[in-house]
Amino acid sequence: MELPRLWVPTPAAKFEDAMPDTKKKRVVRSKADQRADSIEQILDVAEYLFSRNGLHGVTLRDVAKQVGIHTTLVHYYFKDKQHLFESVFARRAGVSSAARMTALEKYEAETGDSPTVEGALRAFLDTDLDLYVAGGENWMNYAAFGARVSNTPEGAALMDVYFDPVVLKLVGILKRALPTYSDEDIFWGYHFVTGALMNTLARTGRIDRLSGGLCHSDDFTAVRERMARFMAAGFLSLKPR
Amino acid sequence: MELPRLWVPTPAAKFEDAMPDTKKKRVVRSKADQRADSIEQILDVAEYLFSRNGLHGVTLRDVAKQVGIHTTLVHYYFKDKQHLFESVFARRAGVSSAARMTALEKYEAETGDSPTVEGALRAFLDTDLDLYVAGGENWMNYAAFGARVSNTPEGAALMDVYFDPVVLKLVGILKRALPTYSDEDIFWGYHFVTGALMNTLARTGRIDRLSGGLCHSDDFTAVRERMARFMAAGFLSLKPR
DNA sequence: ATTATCTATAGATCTATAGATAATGC
DNA sequence: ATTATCTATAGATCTATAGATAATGC
Repeated sequence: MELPRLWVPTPAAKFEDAMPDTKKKRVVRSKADQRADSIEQILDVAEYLFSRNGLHGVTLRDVAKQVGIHTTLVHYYFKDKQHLFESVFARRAGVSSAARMTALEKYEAETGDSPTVEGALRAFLDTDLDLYVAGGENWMNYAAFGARVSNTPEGAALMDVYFDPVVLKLVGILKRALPTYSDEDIFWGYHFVTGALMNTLARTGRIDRLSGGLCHSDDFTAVRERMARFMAAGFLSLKPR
Repeated sequence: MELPRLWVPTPAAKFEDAMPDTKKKRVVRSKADQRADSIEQILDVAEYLFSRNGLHGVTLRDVAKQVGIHTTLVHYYFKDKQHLFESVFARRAGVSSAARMTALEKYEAETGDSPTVEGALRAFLDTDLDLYVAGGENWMNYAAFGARVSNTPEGAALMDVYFDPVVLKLVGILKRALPTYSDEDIFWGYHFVTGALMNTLARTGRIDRLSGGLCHSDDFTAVRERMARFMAAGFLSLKPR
């Protein structure tokens, strides 16, 4: 079976939650560069802090202090806290959504009427996991941020906006792979898949402690090796009796 | 196959996120009763509010106001916010953990050397899901609270304390059911299972909207019908090659 | 002239404690 | 006498805005 692969995974890096490095630049160039620098550093730091403490657990002063700018500058660029939060979400959610949509469309074009559950799940899951592996610390911070957000009522509403199209694309392919299934079975199966994915992205370190150090929250490669296969078998087990 | 069933599920109730009713009592009886009443109402309201807004998104004033008491009374009974938060977690986490431990031990006693993956997962998952179905609104609020907590770094540490023993018991049985498997495969499989469970307990309403109303976040019975089977098949698919 | 950044500050909360009050307990 | 509850309040933040300053842009 030909499996789609958008991203070639780089050698497994070692990721820990890490505060973005803000000491580097601050070298003044053009205004446009200054603007872009400030915005990016604010987003990076906010992403990290929100991922660990949630919307209400972060103050704009925390963000500004870590970036090394004054609080009011955060307002200048992002209006208020809620807008900053949504900007953090939007920045990478769009990339993740688009990458997976492309992978699913490619898979669809290649397999036509006879997709497999595992193939569709690989296009959906592996493509996303590869993004984090290739993206380094900042993307790993976004992963934890997004996972945390997804388990909240307001967060789930944000997910709707950014991820409904790609999820419904996946669901469409799964329906073709499982033509005898009810829509409910497909949706509940997806519900299990996304839960497992979010638990992976959250990287709480729990599996590390639970397994006595055998498994590592950061080891998305280990997850990638097992997840699509595991979930595909789960879907097949729901076969209507 | 005989599957363990600790709790007889009551007819599927319709659950929505609901603020605990605090208008009822406040009828004074003994001091001990007054104390118990206040503590319980504070915990119920805090559970609901924390589940929707997180630790930092709730003020003690919010809690006190909803209960209809003065803020200082929350301090009187719970010292500070952190202690209140942990008390909310502890109250039902202990019940959930004990119920599942009992179910797993019973299953172990019945099946001895030849447990099945699905049987073990039913003792672990269905027992928990039944608690929420039988427990009504307050338990449903705890479900969302716990799921939200589980995706945070501090929350995951709380999970360690309350749930490590029962999870390790499950893992032990799974190892006997899958003697050729590596420990890593078992732990990663559990990682997927708990992610799917947490996504269920979170009840964000996302699956409702995504499915166009076909599925309901509150419908733990629908999840119960599919989850153990789905996850068992997933485990079996990881068979060492 | 424009815009990135900072100073100063209003106004609103929030947490937590000390001490007073009003009930029940014996 | 004990304890459940409230009043008053200190002290610390936090958000957000108005207006000043200091750079780049043309």
